[in-house]
Amino acid sequence: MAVAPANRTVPAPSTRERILFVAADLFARQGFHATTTRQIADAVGIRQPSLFHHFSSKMAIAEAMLEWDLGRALPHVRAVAALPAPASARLFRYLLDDVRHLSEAPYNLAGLYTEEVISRPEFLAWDRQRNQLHDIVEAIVREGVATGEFIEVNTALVREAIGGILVRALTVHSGGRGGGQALADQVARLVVRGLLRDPSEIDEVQAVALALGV
Amino acid sequence: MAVAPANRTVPAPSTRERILFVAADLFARQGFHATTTRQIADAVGIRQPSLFHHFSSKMAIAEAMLEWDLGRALPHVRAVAALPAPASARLFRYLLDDVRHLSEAPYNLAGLYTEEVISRPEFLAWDRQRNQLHDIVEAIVREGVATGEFIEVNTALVREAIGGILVRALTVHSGGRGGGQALADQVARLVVRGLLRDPSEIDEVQAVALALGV
DNA sequence: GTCTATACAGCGATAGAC
DNA sequence: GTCTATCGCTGTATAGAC
Repeated sequence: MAVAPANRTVPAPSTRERILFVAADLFARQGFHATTTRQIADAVGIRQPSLFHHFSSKMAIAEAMLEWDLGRALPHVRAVAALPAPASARLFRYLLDDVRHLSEAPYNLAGLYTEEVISRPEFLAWDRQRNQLHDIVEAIVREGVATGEFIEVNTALVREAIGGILVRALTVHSGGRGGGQALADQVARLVVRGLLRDPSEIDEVQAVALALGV
Repeated sequence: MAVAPANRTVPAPSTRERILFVAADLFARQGFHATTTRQIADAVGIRQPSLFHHFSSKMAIAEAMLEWDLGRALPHVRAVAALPAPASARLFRYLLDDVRHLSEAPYNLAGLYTEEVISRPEFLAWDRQRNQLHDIVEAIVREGVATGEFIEVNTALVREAIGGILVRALTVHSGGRGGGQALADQVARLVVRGLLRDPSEIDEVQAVALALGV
């Protein structure tokens, strides 16, 4: 925004960004391990060794994506969780922002948040960050159960269910080709309404969530 | 039951069954592609080439699991979907039976129902079967929306959400070490209650679902 | 049915010219 | 910054003895 170029076309993405874009797509469709550096290079239009001028290893490509996502999502969810608002509104707002952030991202990150990737020792640091995020979400759910906003549920199950829904929704609806806001609304309403003791309050919860200043 | 052995200990599992058991566990924890035939053989206690006496390839191991699951689940969901009962009860019953079937299975199948595996060309036949199953589930949801039992929802999103919840729930809660029935109850109640226009009917829906003769 | 030995393809990554 | 050439390793799978 500050020093944007005068012409209205976006600048051509750098090779580094094109690598991230096509690699994310391949990771999401084939998985990290089944995707080869040759496939990535072919999709970019360069030779396989040229990749290593931009990234020191295949894992470094994945790490750049994880950093882009978690570096933003984790501080954000911490801020949302700490707001003085009902648990239902905070959960709604988290879901709304996270789905929108992911679905409008330049990269499709669905391929990295799977056991086969995140559970590997090399990714331990990222797994910990993701777990922290899920801990915070589960804590919001637990608070909602304690206050009576939510029904009595197995919060560990809800935590996993939310993770599963996000990954599946993103796998199908990837890569920021519009509709991210609508998807985010639908996911947040479906999940929070399912937890509410009185589901008729969902519209009010949504209004409160949208009014939260984060 | 019919011709059970007299002694009360179960017969020692064959090497073939032990391969399926440990391979499923590794697939679920590491993913299919990240799991090597050497790891499977080590866990079984045999040498890597000995695997190929029991299965002609690594993929054949995965196929045996998929056949075990889909060969049973697909006919079952067809039968449930065709019952003369409300959509809510049929969806409840499907979820109940599927989660219980999966969570009490000798193998943890969560590692195979991911894009990275099921979307590969070699698994096309299985992907089609899984899609048929999801088509049937989505049709039940659509019927529930049409009759007014369920709220207006994006049925494609619900279809993916259900798939995501099942995979995550199974990844964590694997391998039939008890609690399968409780998990199945919780998943079915959570999902169906979230869809019901009047969630206070959930207990009645559950009762009807349990009474269905399949 | 399991073993040792090994074939052979494909992988990530490096070296060094341009 | 991209290329050609190639290395070293790991992966699945086969051959054939026991």
